[in-house]
Amino acid sequence: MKRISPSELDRRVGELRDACRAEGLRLTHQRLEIFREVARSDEHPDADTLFQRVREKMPTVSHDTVYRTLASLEAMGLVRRVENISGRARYDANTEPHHHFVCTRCGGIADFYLKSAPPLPEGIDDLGSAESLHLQVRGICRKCMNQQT
Amino acid sequence: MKRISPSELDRRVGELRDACRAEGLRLTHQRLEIFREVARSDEHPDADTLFQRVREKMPTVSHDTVYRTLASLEAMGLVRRVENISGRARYDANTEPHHHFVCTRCGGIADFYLKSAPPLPEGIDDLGSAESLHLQVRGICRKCMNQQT
DNA sequence: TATTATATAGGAATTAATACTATTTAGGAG
DNA sequence: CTCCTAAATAGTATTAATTCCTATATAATA
Repeated sequence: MKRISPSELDRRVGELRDACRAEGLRLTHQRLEIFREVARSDEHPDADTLFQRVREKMPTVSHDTVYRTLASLEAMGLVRRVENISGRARYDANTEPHHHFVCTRCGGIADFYLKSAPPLPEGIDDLGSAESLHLQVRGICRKCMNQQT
Repeated sequence: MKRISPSELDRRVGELRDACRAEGLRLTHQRLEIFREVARSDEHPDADTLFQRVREKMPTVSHDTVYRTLASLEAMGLVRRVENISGRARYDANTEPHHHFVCTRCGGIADFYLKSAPPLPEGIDDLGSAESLHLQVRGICRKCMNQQT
């Protein structure tokens, strides 16, 4: 898990500010805190984790707000929902094109980057118009490998 | 959506038979019917769709049985759970290595194949030991493109 | 055919996520 | 700075997907 640098975090918060203005959405404390909490690390937290953490600073924040806010952040393209194998959706504030290594033991998600997009078969256009490409590598992460019983 | 050929379906059912024997699991009517229903097409149905369809033949089958059976089929490697963006898990009885085109409008899932696995960055080993690779292309499928308002 | 451990049916419980509504508040106008 | 108003929130209720529980049924072996 990597803490995002303060300057990068500021940049991301600036994007939130701009996007809200562009969309005519209010920059509420809740929106700001929830976004900061997703954007402050690369750990891809789930909604409940975010709820718990934001609650420490804003004890009255509700589940509804967390979910609603994440949905609006996703609509603005500031956050990506990472579909995971089981259970809860997780969120990613890294807007660079990247992919995920998912640990099947602990559920941890790590980012990685490809030099170039993988070549798709010609027939792909027959299926429809492709918009995005999501690559997930599953396995056992370093940490779990070292903790093996 | 493609109907699987009778011979291929028979082959798949044979695999179920063998796998159950190998694992010491009983080949119940429920298991057989649920598996046949997943394996009979490439439409990647969700658990409730399977429940409805199996119910037509076996009016007393329960949700629990469908979910439990799908989990055991998955554990035996006869079925793969396809993680989807939102909502329900979907199931895939195609055991060939392949990938998915997911329509973001209708939720349809189509299989496609790569000639060779996409090259992963060298750094991937630092993250952990990779076991499987899942590529998902998202976009609008042919059918939805043609139905556009 | 009898035996027995596994699997099932049916319903209850859990969990993630969404909906509802009275109240609050961000942000612009004056 | 204060007022105003539409948008957002808190708190709660509800829905939807999945899992859990237990008495009964049954596949597979003897």
